[in-house]
Amino acid sequence: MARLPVYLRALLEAAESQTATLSSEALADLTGVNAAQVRKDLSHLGSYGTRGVGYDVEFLVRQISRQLGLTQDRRVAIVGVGNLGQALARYHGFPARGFRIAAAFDADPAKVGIPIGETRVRPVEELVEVVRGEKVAIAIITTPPQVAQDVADRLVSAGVTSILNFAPTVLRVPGNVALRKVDLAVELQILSYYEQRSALSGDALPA
Amino acid sequence: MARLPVYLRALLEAAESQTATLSSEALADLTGVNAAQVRKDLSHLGSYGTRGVGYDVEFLVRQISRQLGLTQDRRVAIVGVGNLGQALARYHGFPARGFRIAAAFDADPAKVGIPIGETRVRPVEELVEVVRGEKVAIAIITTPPQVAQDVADRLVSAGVTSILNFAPTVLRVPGNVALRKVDLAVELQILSYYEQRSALSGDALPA
DNA sequence: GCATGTGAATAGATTCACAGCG
DNA sequence: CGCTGTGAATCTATTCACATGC
Repeated sequence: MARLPVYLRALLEAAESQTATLSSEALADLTGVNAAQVRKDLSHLGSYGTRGVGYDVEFLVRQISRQLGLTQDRRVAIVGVGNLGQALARYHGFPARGFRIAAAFDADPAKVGIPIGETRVRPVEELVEVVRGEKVAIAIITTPPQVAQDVADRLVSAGVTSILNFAPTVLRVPGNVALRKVDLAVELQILSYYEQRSALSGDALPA
Repeated sequence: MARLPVYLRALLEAAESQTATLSSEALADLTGVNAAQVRKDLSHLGSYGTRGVGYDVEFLVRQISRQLGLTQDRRVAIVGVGNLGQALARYHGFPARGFRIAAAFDADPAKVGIPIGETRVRPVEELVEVVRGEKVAIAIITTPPQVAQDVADRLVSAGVTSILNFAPTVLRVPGNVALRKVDLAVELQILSYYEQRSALSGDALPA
């Protein structure tokens, strides 16, 4: 399921280069996934391929977009406008894929007022009110870890049902709230682990 | 294995609050993992727990740090000093965990010279030479997707053996190079999928 | 004939449950 | 008695292999 966005990206690129149809094997090549996997994943959406031919690119783009809920623009809030928060707020990939930064918050008065897209940074005290008013459903947390749980609680109470957490801490949310996390230091630590291993044993990656 | 850094973080926090020993259940609580999982993971490092008592925090910190290769500072290069690249270059979590930004590169002459920690942004033409000279083993790619594969190839030829890719494209690297990717738009799309689902069916998360 | 769709086979990860040690 | 360490059981994900349909 986490692969659907990757297929979508490959399909959009194929569409740009006038490719009308793609086989599971071609898609597998483009996305670095096993061909059988591609077929199984796509068959989950329904039987949208044609035997002997492959998948219709445009049609499949529409099906995956629908499945991912990308047919409507999504309103996103960012809490914590430090280095990372600002970078994400300005990340072109978000609006390009239908994610609109509808609100941004920071606890630091010096940050309040900084322009972010069509809006400005608000004091974090207004979080619940604004998030509720703007009908934000998805929030990104880029605060220091100490306050991340408190922010998450407030977001949930304001009606947010999906959270992307960049703060290096484990968040607790109710079962009806979707939570994903990205821990940048953890990613490097995992790479460091491979470095360590290849430094010891004979420089080969396990698998 | 991807959980070791999470345990480490929890253990370091515990150490700060003078906790000398932790049971697998306590660690499980702190990290949101099943207690049996914790025990199995830790037993993989060797038998470092004491039955009836738990795990010695300081000792376990040392063991995990060693396993992750965090006992030595790691030299990291960043390629692509846009919004995200700059934010990562300034991310305090990296030096705090022993990752030193040893070099940064950008293709845009206007970016060359920007100070990054103890160094400055260099033109991307110098990449191979500098990376080799600085003995960088880990690189972060934050370039536009069109040039990411070319950058990866050059990094590999310069001796890099671990890559963290933020560019929204699938990279090919030789089998002896460790590759991890973070796709920010994909993360939001996955959340969008859950939004979509809970909007349709009765607001409950599957699992 | 060629590529999908899918049951069966495999591999991998997670959880259970308890024997064994401190 | 409490908590680890671990075989067995379970669940999930991936891959194989081929019958089916265009």
